[in-house]
Amino acid sequence: MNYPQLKLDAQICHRLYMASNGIARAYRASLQKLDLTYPQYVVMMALWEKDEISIAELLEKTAIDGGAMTQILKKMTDKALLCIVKDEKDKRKRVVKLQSKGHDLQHQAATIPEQIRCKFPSIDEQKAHVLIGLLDSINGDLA
Amino acid sequence: MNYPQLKLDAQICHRLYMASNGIARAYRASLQKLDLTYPQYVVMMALWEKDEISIAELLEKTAIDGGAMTQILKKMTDKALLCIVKDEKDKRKRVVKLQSKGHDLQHQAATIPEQIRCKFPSIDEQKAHVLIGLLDSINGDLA
DNA sequence: ATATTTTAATTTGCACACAAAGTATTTGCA
DNA sequence: TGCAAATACTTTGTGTGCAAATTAAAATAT
Repeated sequence: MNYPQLKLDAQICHRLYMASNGIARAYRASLQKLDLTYPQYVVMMALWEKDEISIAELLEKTAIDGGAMTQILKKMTDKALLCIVKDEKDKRKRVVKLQSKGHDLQHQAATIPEQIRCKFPSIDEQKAHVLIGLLDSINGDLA
Repeated sequence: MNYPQLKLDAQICHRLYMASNGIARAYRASLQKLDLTYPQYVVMMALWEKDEISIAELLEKTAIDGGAMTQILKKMTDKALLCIVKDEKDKRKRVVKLQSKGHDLQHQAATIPEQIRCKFPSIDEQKAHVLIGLLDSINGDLA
């Protein structure tokens, strides 16, 4: 190995890749019970925080890709979790609105964060705090 | 918001999701010059470290999905970066072997880690060390 | 007021991640 | 020896991330 900087072991990105995929996998069992995928869960969390927002605002809060969002919202509409209505003031915009089924799902989802936390015993509250700070730095550099 | 634990802002997973996607995006421009995608780059790094390994060993080192690996190796074979030969001792196994074009690419790839590091000015060496430790903890919990 | 640019969202095509099912081949056990 | 279980890999179908092209409407400029 002439280039030690190319060792897989030296790559933060690869650890992040594994961690991100692994955590998404860790969520899968819990989310399957709610018939949600991980990005769909992210959309739900955004809407539980603030309902009736435009697709643009939803894209900004979730950091989900615009092209993917169209498909994701279509599936969630089919599942009657939400509906999409035209904005009469600006006909380019469309507003995403929770349906009753989407509202109700929040109660079932409330236990998910704790379920996931249990799968990561080595991350205590202090480490979580440090990790959040570091990830915010990375995401800040990306902005 | 009756469930503060469901706030997007409280989710480590969402930060990790954004960071992982963002870093992959940060690599894209550099990798495009080598005609590689990010997972293909990971495969190359694994092979530069140790050539002529079985697909199973490659899967273990890269943490890439098995189903995806078949497709990825097919594309890399088409690009003459590597070839796949049967293992005569165990006919279930197949061995992945770099071709000359794959070997040569290492020289061009050598500058990539530094190119990427420049895009993350807020992550100094000490923070990188801490982050690596935390990600290893997460990945350890997942194992 | 019309033309240009910008914004909001969708569409398309490609590459992956994943689960589940399928195909060989080998191992291990009765 | 023969047969079930394990191993190595491929295939298939769904969901997503992304870039680039497209459509439609609003904002801005001339």
